[in-house]
Amino acid sequence: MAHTAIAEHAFDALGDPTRRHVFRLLHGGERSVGDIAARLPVSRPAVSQHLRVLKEAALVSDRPDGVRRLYSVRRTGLEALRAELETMWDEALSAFADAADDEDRPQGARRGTGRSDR
Amino acid sequence: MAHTAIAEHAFDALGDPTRRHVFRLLHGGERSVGDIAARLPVSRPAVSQHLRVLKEAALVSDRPDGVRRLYSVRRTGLEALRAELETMWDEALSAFADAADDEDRPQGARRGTGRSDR
DNA sequence: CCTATCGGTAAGTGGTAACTTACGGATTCG
DNA sequence: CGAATCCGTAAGTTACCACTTACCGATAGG
Repeated sequence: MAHTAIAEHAFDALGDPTRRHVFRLLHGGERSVGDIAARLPVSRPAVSQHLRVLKEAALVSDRPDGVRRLYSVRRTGLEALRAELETMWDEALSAFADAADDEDRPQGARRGTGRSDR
Repeated sequence: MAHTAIAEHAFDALGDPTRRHVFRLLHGGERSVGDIAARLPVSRPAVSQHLRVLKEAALVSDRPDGVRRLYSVRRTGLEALRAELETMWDEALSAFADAADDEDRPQGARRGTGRSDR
């Protein structure tokens, strides 16, 4: 129900390159804000702001550790994203079937052979 | 090699809500630009611009059909996205293992029970 | 306590990207 | 060969967002 809403937020959140960078840094385990900022070409407050967005998208969670604050990857957002992508994939597949495929098939189209994938 | 680059573009492209809307409309099969625009609260040129971005991200392809132009979902971008997400997932899993999990576990943390997922 | 470290928030700025209208090229049909 | 339909591009405006610096609260340690 609220799944798609989470996925929407996740897509929005990962729409920014810097935010993806921050997110990937957390894949190795939990890190402090300063630690993350030290590995990025942006200031620490910027990282804080990015982390907030990621947190609202249920992509990360945080816990206090003394004077610091440790962030780590959260399952929820990733799962929502994967589910949404799965749906896209399935729907697209049936569409492909209807359209007699095409993709990676040099020949096959009757009407308009002017493919342009760029 | 260039896979991750495609995924980057795909994430950027799907970072916009309107673009996601356009993309999802194509899941049912190929559609013309005007057809898509008619189902969205934006102008037709706007849709054209969005389609261009999606095309550059290898998420859609197009072919001429008389005076119209039919767009459809393309496999490449979706696959790159799924692969990237899979990697994220795997990396995150091992991180979870190291951190003795947490998520969805009300108890378990010794140091700092002040969880804040929001 | 006083000080230092760490991080979130406020306030302000610049760049950009999402949108609009206007125009022009291409294709189809009478 | 007009006339109509469909679409892409150009040009311009506006809103937003990513980033900065400055400030403040919270925690830990001497």
